[in-house]
Amino acid sequence: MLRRTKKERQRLLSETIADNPFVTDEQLATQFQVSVQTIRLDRMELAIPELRERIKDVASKTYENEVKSLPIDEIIGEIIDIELDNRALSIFDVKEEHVFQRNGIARGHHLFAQANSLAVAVIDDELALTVHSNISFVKPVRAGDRVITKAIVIGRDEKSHRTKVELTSTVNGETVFVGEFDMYRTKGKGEQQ
Amino acid sequence: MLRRTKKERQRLLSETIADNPFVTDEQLATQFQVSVQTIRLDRMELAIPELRERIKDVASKTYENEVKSLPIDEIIGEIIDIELDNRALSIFDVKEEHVFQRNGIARGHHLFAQANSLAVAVIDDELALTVHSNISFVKPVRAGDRVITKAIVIGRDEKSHRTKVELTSTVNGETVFVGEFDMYRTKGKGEQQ
DNA sequence: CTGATATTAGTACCAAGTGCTAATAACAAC
DNA sequence: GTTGTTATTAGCACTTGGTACTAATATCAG
Repeated sequence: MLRRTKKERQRLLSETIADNPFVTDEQLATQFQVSVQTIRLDRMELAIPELRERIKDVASKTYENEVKSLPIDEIIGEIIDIELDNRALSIFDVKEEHVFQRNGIARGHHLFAQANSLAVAVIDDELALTVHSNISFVKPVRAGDRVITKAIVIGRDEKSHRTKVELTSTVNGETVFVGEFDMYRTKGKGEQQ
Repeated sequence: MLRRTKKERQRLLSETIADNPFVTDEQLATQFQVSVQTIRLDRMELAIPELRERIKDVASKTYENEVKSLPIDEIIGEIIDIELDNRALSIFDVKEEHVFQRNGIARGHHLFAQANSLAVAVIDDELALTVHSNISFVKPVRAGDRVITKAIVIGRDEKSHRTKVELTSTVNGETVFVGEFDMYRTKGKGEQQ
């Protein structure tokens, strides 16, 4: 018989390629001590695609699943109305890249990012930082939803430089997210340039 | 002048390829209405490798990541240790794009995103959603900082399908962020396949 | 108008294949 | 031994998406 039976070689071949899809037919031929042609016949029988197709498959799979991290922009969502130190409104359209593939529900941090950005924006100061926040994800948000977030400044303490902002996000009038944000600002009232 | 300046075209070319590394020179040539040769000169000047190399890069990056069975694809920051339903650790390197230009301090939502991703990952379930969270930004984080975030599962209620996770982020041993996350999961104990 | 820069064209070549035909090899059955 | 069958190897043309290189042409700026 042969070095190994054809069956045995093909079994190992499948394994080897599954283990490392980056191997060429030539490397496989050397490894199994057969000709490149034999490896190709084997791949055909086993319906294993060529190296480049295998690599492309690996790449596209991971590419589809790759998380598009939060955008770099100052604001997440588009601010459509603002009244400094009082109230603000922004819109954020949820797209496919913002949701879990598994269940199509938006990742919490995108909703948080919209709220947080708006909380920062509504503060009339050069420097505004989120110090503390208490948030609730009330209802799942899905791709295609248009999230409207409203920020209302509800309190301000000059001594501690803190401002409290209430955030509410809705989709079609239904509340999906609420949060209370404690913001720190550098300047007190009247100190502004 | 030209359709667009060379500079502008090259800027868009970089963007296009970064956005979709699977594009061929020919497709790019059509898109930018120039010859394939021009695209190749552009790629050379910009040191952008050819299609196959780009695809191989994408594929090998994810392939080298041994933790491929974990839901690593849904994470912001890199998970370096995980013990499902118990604890997890991730690293996130803060870059220029994560901070306010004004003051160089990291935007809160990036820290939240890392914590939130980790809270979702530590839950051993198909579906885990953040329901509520109470967070504090203890100390400003800056570009160049390496944020190490630790998630510890501190409680679980089977009836309400809730799991409480405590998150702590540190930079050089100093706490910069703490949070308590209430997570919702579909399956109770023992229901897992 | 002259140079410099940008663009296009064309050629040879490469890797890692596919698709095809044809020649051997190996082994079993008669 | 001869025949049949399956397995293996060889060789050639062709494909994709390039590289490397040379040469011609276009475009613009001073």
